[in-house]
Amino acid sequence: MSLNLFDSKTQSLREFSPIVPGRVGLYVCGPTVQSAPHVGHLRSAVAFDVLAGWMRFGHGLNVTLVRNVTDVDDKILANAALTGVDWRALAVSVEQGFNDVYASLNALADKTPHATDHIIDMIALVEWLISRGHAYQADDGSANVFFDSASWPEYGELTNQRLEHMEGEDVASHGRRRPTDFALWKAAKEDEPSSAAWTSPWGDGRPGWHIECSAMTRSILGEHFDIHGGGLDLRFPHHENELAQSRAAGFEFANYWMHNGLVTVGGQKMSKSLGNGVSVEELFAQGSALAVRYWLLSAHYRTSLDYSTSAISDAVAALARIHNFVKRAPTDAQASAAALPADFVTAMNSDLNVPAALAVIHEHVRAGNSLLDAGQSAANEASAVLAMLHALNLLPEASAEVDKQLADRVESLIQARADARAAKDFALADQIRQEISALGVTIEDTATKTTWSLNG
RNA sequence: GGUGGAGUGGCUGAGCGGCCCAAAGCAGCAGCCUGCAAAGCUGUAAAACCACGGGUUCAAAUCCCGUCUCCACCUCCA
Repeated sequence: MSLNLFDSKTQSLREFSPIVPGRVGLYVCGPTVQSAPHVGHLRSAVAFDVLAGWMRFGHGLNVTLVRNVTDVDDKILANAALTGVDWRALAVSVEQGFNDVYASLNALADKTPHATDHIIDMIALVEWLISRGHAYQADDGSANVFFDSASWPEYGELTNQRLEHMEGEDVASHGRRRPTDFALWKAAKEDEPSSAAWTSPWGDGRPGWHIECSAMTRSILGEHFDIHGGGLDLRFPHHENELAQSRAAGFEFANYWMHNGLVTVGGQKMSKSLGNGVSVEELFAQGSALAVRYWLLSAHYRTSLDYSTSAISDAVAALARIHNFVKRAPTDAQASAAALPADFVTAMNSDLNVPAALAVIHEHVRAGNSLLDAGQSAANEASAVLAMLHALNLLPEASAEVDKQLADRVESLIQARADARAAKDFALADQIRQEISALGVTIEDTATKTTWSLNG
């Protein structure tokens, strides 16, 4: 069954067909490593991880997921200067923070190219654009180089806009000819460290943001690749500009464009400039990384997702229900695509309708629980649920190592409580229950035995 | 001004012409289990008049027209 994806360039649902059969090149715009990640970054990462994962597991495609790292930019330099650290050190440490979070969410990319490793590619691309008549060095004699938006008649094709309706920059700024012309190369500034400037034919400086992605997609995926993704807020100007300069350079560029919806707080976009970002620490304090992933998947990737503490706790409860079933109905089966229910496959192939796919999981969980309650085998349901969780990268983690001493202590307390209960000394049993609780452990009584687990 | 998106039960959120008197989850309620709880499991109510007003159709939450409200992008942003 074919995979249909919403292409945001043509604004239509299109059947996905890779350029090279069996292989997919997927490029997603990653973070500018200027400060710690917020929830919006997570959503984008998870959305495209689901896409890549589904292409692999559901369709057997060999996917290369590329997520770039913008590791030199105005804000990185500014933030570094503010705290008195070397901008490169800041970039490295922030990036590490991103990687830790991506890893905990099961949303790592296959390749993570860094802008600073591709400066030569960018310079070459800018030279090429100048030679083709699509770019020019600034009229004010600086090292700035701009893309000539008027030289490319298709400019605006991605977002369906016309040049004359765009607001653009101030006309006269930095030697550009038109407000809509954008920087390909930015002249080094007096107050910036020399380490942030590279030699170029136009003078020392650094690349503009947009050219980075054009150069890196070309370097890693080639001039014609399958899918370009990113957050909805990057459509314009970033992706529009990438598309224009790449096409003007003669590349075919991306076959499909995909944009994930934004995360909002109280209906308003979460963003750095509004300062309403929810930090990862704040988020992870409310639920496990997997629960956060579940929450991020609870709305379709193209719609906006509103953050609230109750939304997270809903996700915690919903995921726990699924995981409880997995615990309750253990199966030796390996997650296999063959075990995926047809409804699940249909949902995923319909532009990654993950909310509907999650509903299928819950239906099977309920059916499986009913079978178990009736004393029957739920092996089929269990293997289906396992496969679906695998498809969404939501499988429960192997339980963490528990301190031996603590384990012994808890076990002996549970035994003592069992003895007390057997002797009908419920006052003592309740007291022991409180002791166990004080150790940060939750116990659960079932018909035959008492199980326990660490809180949180 | 330009370009897009959204408005579905208490909340979240699918559905986008008939399978919808609308999936799924959360919350609520009831039952099972329990010494009592918690946790777990099962079941389930409510007028969901599908933003509002028209229209097309044998058939509309779904298509068309109009209106209202909200959001995003056009400056850095996932």
